Amino acid sequence: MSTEEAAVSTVNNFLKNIIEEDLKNGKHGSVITRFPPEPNGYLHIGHAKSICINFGLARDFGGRCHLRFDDTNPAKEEQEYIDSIMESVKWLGFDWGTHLYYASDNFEQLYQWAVYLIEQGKAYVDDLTAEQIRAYRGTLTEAGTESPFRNRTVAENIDLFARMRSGEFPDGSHVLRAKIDMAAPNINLRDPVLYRILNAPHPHVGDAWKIYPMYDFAHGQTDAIEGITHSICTLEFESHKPLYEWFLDNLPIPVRPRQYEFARLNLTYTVMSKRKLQELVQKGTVSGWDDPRMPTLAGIRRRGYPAASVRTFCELIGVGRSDSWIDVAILEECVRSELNETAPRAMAVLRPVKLIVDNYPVGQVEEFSAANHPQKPEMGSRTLHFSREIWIERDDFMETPSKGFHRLTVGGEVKLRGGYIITCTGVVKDADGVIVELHGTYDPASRDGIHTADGRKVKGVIHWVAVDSAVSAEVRLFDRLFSDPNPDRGGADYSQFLNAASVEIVSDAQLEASLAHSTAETRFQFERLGYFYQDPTDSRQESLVFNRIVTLRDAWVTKK
RNA sequence: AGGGGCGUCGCCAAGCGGUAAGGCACCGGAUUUUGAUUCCGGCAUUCACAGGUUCGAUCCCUGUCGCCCCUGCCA
Repeated sequence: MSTEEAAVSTVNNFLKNIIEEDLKNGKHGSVITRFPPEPNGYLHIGHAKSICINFGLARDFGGRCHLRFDDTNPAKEEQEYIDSIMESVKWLGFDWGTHLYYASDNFEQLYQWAVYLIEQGKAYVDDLTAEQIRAYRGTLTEAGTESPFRNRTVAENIDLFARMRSGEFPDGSHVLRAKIDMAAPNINLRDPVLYRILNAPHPHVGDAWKIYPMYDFAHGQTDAIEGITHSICTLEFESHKPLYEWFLDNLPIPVRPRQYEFARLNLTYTVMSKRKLQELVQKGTVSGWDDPRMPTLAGIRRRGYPAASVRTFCELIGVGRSDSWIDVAILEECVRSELNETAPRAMAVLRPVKLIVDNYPVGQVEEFSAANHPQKPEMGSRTLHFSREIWIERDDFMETPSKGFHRLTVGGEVKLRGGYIITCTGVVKDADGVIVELHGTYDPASRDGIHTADGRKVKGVIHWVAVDSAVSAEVRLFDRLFSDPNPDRGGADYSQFLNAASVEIVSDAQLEASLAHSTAETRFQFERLGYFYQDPTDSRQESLVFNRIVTLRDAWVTKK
């Protein structure tokens, strides 16, 4: 399981207060929560919030958290999703130990409870079509009407339900419904469907069943079976709570899990619904569920976000009940602060232009030692090569500098990070006026600081890579998938807000030699550019591919 | 009057009758061989609005306004 330690949280929220109270007054001896995904898609950052809440609460109060697949609808569920979900939860740093469960493991018990309800006269088999059931349900402001099949005898219901189970009827021909109240103001209580016929193989229980319980009939009871004390879900399930409790009240179940709801995570510049994410995948807008631009945990992981930064984010945003939109910038800030501490520094030139140091001896190579982290000597150092020709960033030179620009200009000087101070002496352009190379001279006495021989202080420091030992690589510069902060807003077609520049492939970046044999899992800070991570699926020793995780903050860009 | 929920700084969010925490963002300034990091300082006389109770209300009551969820044989 994961080796990462999720730290105990110290921030307060209403769920903690409830649990603290329940523990203090003896309502519960310990806390048991659960994370109950349906395996019908990949987990996303919104699920991370739920995972952190559920596993976090269990951790903070010395209880436990179950991983439970809410697999009651085989029409949408697949083993691929089950696998990916377990992967993602583990990656996030949480451990369910031996407590892996499937709602489908309880199908026999659930069936018996359904029979019990029938025997009590509290459930009946309905022959109405789906459309008829909808029409009979009424509207938000008008009561529904009772099904003509509502008053079948217990014996008839038992018989019909057994035959539904045995596969005697086609899909959609019958359902089992609870007999509650067709006039209930809460529509969920208007004789909700308990079971439907589905002749579909199930990823976990195979073809054992022809009928499957609905979420409402499975969730609370499964919570009870597992001994869940606090069943935490998102706000949209709040109107289901009376039903959740109705089943617990009307079935011979001794324990009482309690449902609590919190506001789901909304993040700016992305979409979060499984349907939309699936659409992005199916339409080929992104390369897959794990496309590094996706808000899925698989995508975030592939992009290079450290799991710890996602946990920090979930901790930081808190838990409440009001609809909220969190700015992705906060997530990005969590990533930066984690990586600033942990990422070794290196140099890479994304858009190289050659700088020839005319007064440096042809063929000479020097080796400089450079710290892997400016504030952490314990992270060691690596060797940099310097020679007559070096690559520098095209953006770090301006022929006619804008106000405040303090990098290279003709006649100006700049410090090469970890190297010499360089003075630019000339520009060579091709017929189209495009700069093909720069010329300059170096000051041999300037290795140790940013002060020139005559005591002046050089303002600009730029990154560079020696041409001879440089390693060429592909670098993928990812940006936000959408250009609008709320691509979902107003039911508009979110695809119109896709950011056309959400990925830029730089095919010939030049990296410092030390990166050639770097560990694939290491996240680097390419100085002055951002944090980068070898793409886990496409990068090869002989053809490196780096993903940009996130840029560095840039006060210069912000100011401009 | 269908039912349920929510409204505290630009974005989140503590607070639970005793006189507005914190984070992010933003604005200053210092340090810095990353225009990074770090560090200091600033940033709600006010808690959707209007009444009421109280010595005292963001917290209690009433009303108004705004937003979200619910009419799947999805979860």
